[in-house]
Amino acid sequence: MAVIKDKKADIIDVARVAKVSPSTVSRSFNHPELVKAATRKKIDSAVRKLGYIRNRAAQTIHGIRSGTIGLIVPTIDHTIFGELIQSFSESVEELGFTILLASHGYSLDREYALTRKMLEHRVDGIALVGMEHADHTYELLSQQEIPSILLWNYSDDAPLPSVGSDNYHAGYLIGDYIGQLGHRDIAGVFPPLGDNDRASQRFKGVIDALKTYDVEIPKRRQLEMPYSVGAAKAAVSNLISSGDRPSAIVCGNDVLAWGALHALTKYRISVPDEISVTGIGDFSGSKDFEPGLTTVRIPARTIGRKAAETIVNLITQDDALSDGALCPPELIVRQTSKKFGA
Amino acid sequence: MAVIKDKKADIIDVARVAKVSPSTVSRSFNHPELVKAATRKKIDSAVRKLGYIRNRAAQTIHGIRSGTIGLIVPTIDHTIFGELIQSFSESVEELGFTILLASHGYSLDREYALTRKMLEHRVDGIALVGMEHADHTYELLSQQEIPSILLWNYSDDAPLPSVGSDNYHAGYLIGDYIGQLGHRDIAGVFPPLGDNDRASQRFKGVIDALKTYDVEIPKRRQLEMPYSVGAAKAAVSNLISSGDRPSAIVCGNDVLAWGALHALTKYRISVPDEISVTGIGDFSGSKDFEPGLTTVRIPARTIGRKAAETIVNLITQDDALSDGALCPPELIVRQTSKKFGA
DNA sequence: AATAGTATTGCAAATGTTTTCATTTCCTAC
DNA sequence: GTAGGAAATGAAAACATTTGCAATACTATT
Repeated sequence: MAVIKDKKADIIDVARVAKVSPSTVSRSFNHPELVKAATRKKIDSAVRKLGYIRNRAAQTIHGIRSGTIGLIVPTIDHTIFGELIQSFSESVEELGFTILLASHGYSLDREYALTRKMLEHRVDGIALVGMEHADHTYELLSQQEIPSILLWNYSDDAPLPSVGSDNYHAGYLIGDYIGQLGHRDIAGVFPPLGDNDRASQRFKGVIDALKTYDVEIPKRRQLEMPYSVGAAKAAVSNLISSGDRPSAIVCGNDVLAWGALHALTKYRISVPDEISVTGIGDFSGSKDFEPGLTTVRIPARTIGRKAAETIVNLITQDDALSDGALCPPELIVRQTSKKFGA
Repeated sequence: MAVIKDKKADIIDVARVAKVSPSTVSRSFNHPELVKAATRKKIDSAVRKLGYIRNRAAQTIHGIRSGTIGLIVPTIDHTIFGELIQSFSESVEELGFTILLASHGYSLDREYALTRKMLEHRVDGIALVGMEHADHTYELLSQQEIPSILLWNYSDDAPLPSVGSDNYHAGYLIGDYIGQLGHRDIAGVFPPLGDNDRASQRFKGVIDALKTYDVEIPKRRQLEMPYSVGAAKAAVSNLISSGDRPSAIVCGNDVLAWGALHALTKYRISVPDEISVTGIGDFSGSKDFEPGLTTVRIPARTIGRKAAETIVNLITQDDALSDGALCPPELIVRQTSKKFGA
């Protein structure tokens, strides 16, 4: 057998081996119904023999879709986005696309640069997390007329179709619940509010809801800190050891709540008997925490799936004009919260 | 101003507006030192005016690198891979590449299909997680002569360069430590061992180490279960409520250990006074658990970074023949473990 | 056996770049 | 003022495909 097999096979090599023209080979891939079964057989076997792999780059310059969707996220390793990315990517794959992934570490400038890069790769669509993006970025997207969506938050007056929850609502749900339980001495543990719209909207929701019960969170009890179990644990430890004991601690997300819970365990403060604790997100693990965490479920998997469907629709049916989809948050009461004084 | 601006601009449009030839435009991008500053200026302004974005697909068919690296993982939303993916992606971006991401849900057949897909996209390199892959996949990779590496585990006799820890070693570290503490009644909580080589190697390490202390884990105490806090919590709850109380519980990873810890909290069993618990992984959060989890640190961030460097080297220096890199695991003793009987 | 009609196939142009080679332009030193 | 060389540019071929159109090969019908 001839062992000379150097450059990777292209469609012309396949054509030669199958004794047909390159056009026919191409057709047998893209419009198989147009080529005779026998011919297809010959081609298939040539393909196998040569180990030929189609070149999507070459297809793409014909205006054919690249089959990729750009997903740009703030960060990957937070529990919070893992589920979202996973379900988005799963659904997108099912629909025949592959994800081009990049993270910008909460920098809107990096996000813009990454968006450009995705565009260079001729992705068929782009998904961004949250509503807050550089004007630059929005302009770029609209100017290039590329299907794009906003992920995670929903708002009907967003510049792009959005799929997600209403974070203000999520915060409001918790605030209202805590207010209703009769708590008046409350501490808030939130990620840096300036950094991202999700957190600040949640916080605002909490504040507004509590206001209806005439309750405020004093400034000294508004703890802003990096997103991590350790940071939250430290902050709550500080609070407690300073002798300031609220009756409830409202956290901006479940990870922070876990930190708070660990801090209270350390100080042997009973939850929920002495202090109630709540999170937002309902990350995997929160249900099985001991005690189970009261939180607001943000349906990450649903969001990921719906978002995938939405953007693929936008891509494949160029008439489709989507408004996005609202995936409502839901209060989940477990064991870390109880009526004040009860 | 002329508002007729229909099809997206290409390099020829730019050339026309800048009143130079397309070749010059191309050069001004790829070899700027070859074109006069003044000309570059004209071109830049034409680019801006037209909102031109380079087309990497068109470059790629010239044998130029696509600037993408395929990353194929079992799943994204496990804490375990989040950190890895994040640091790999960060490093890869820094080096000028973008990640094409796909997950196969622990199916080696899907993994093969995804590998093919990546190849169609003409990624410059491919990274797979773990050592266990379909023969198909290995053949494909070697036949296509594409730079590829194995991520997460290290082994010097792997079919491809690998970057990661030695999971057997990690398990051994824990087994030896527990043996040394004098524990003899031990339960093991591991993910399904058939599914992935990481878990089974860790388990083997534990067993072998314990053997040197003449300790065995009886079959009924070898708990195999899905990777989740909930499953581990349930399994350990079962164990405890059945009246069977080991003096130590060795878990295959930190997530399972968290579950075990929650179960013990539920039963008000004191850790480490009554039962010691260990994990493997040292995920973010384990340090700040209350009490802090004794575990073996698998340096995910280091692995991600080194892996990125390794594959980029393989891609950019076609002479480079890498062996990969060993990132040794490290025993981290915290508060969930103590000497038996002490 | 000829004809119309349809199913297959091939040819060649087109896609958006890069690159080699040739040509033109610009300096500088004589 | 010009020759020699370097610097800058352009023309055209190449890359791996797809596709519109034309040509050919079948099939069924008469």
